[in-house]
Amino acid sequence: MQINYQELLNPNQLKAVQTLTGPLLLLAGAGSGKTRVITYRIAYMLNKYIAQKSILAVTFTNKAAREMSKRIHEITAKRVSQLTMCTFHAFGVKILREWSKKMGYKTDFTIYDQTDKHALIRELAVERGLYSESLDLYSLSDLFSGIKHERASWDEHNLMYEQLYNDYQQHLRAYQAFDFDDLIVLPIKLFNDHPDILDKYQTRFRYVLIDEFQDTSIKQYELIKLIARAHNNICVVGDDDQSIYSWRGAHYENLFQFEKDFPGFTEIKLEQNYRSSKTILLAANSVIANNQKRKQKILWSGLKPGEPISLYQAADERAEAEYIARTIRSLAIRQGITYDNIGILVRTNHLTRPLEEALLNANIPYLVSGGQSFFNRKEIKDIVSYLKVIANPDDNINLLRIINIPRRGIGKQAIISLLELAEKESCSLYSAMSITANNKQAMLNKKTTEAVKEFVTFTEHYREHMFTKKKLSSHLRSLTDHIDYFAYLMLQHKKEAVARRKYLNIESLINSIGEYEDDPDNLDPSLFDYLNRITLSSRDDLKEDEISQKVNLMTVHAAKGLEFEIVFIAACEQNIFPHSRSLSDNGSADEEERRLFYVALTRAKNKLFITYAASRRKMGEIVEVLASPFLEEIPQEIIEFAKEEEIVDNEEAGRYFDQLKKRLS
DNA sequence: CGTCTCCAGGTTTTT
DNA sequence: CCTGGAGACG
Repeated sequence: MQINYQELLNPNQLKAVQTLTGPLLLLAGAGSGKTRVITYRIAYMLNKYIAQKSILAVTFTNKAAREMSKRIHEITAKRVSQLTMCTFHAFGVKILREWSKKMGYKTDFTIYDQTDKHALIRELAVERGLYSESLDLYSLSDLFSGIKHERASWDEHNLMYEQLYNDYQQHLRAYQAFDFDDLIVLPIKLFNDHPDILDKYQTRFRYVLIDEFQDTSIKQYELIKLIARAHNNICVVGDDDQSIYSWRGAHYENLFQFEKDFPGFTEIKLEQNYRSSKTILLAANSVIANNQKRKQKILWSGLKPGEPISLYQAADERAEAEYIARTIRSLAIRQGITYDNIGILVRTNHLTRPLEEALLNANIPYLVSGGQSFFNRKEIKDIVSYLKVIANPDDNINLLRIINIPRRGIGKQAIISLLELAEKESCSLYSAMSITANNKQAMLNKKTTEAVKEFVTFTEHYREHMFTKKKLSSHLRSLTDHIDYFAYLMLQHKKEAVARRKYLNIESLINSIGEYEDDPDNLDPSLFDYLNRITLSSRDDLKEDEISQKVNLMTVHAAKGLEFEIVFIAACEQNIFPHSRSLSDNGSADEEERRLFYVALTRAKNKLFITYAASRRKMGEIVEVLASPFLEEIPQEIIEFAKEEEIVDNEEAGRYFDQLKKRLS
């Protein structure tokens, strides 16, 4: 397909697209057409007959990767299945799946997410007698990450946890499990220990690109640098003003490090914003100007001034949500805005709740995206744990999770005895169960032994079937029936409706595995691959390409890289934006929160609504709240206090829908 | 020894 | 609100 690049891109964008060799630093402000440049750059490569196989593009989220592949496909009309476009973690998994044996692991490893990690640390802490009320699993987990990433070290404050860390590492290994940090750090170790393997990757990936470079960690950058240093064809794309993941090890100073690592690099700045109205951009620029540590750049918009920013204070979170729902309804009816052009952004996940309720009541279809909430739901975690145990019986943590869920008569004492046996035989818990099941000798009482036996038989049955790679979804369905998970849910929840809702979640999990194995693009679907994939993915990766007119509801973090005609930023309040928990950490947190607010503002194309409440329910209690201090950083003259819009009555709504029907018929 | 019930306390953001 | 843990009960 012929592409007229000159026509589609401005001079700087064009230069970025056509600079294929050598190191390239692309500073792309919000809305400056970054995604456009990346996709056209890769399209341009393909037109130049650069093999897909030799291109590696690392993105920050699965969603971004998917969207970019899709767009490249649209532009070039080529299949892009040979292109490596994925997140750092997914790339790490690809490497480890191929080479983990070299490091003494099986190919079929398990990935531990945050919950698994916490469970393991807790387990070990209990064993060491370190477990108490005051033990903060979150900070401990952070510490362990920091140690692995070499951004923390042992000192007098944390030395007492060094043994625990060693335990943690040792147990991960025994369970054939990797945590998220391992997925980055172990490939680096692999490359350092085996230059011949590194060489393969260097030879293969002759063109590498890192998107959202400001949010990469030192180690992530190191991993890609190892591959790129053979040819120096490395392009990094970023914007220091949008660095919002430092709590996860993101190190925007990588931008400065890049300049040192690759002297003679080309730098291109994209400063023209094509997304937002002048007003919105003015607000964003005014806010971000309060940050001290940033690269100078001037983002400008050639678009029209647009409407002022609308500010609304509601009595409480319910009133706020209802105001938003009402406003959306009237925007749709009076201005013909379709729902998918509207985004509602919040600082934290739980703030979506009242909004969901209001949208539901107003009959406005919506889509909550981002957040790990789906895979973190207890019922999903339980079923996924079954799958993980079937895939890898060495995985004690997931086995412990489901060993007696639903209740099957293997209680606390039985588990202790089994763990003791495992210790004695130095084998996994599952092996200990096998031994117990097969031995006549009575270690546990008859009833319990019987239960263990049944569990082992059950697991073996599914192990056999789910390894054939066929009909994973129907096996999963029969598994949930077999354990009668629904009955368990009914038992756990007084209200049948709750149990039903939870069971529906399981249904969508089963559907997702079905879609996964039926997708022809998944060349080699397997249980492991599926499990690795979902551990690394968030909820919205489940429902792919849901092309529908729905309002988008999400956290600001999840909104990064997206844009909407109309954006609502809800709950713009003190202690929420900036978040009280982030401020206690360290001094520069305030700047990161401001960047986050900046990201929120710059998602909007035409109109921005900012809302906050006077009081809000917090853990059951009603608390008075104040507006976010960031609001004062927006110039007064572009703010208008929202007057309550005339409510769209049923008559008007009826007229609107009648017209719509006429147009359609 | 296992299960059920009740109660306190807790979640910033995500791979 | 929802989860997990402690304590009572069978």
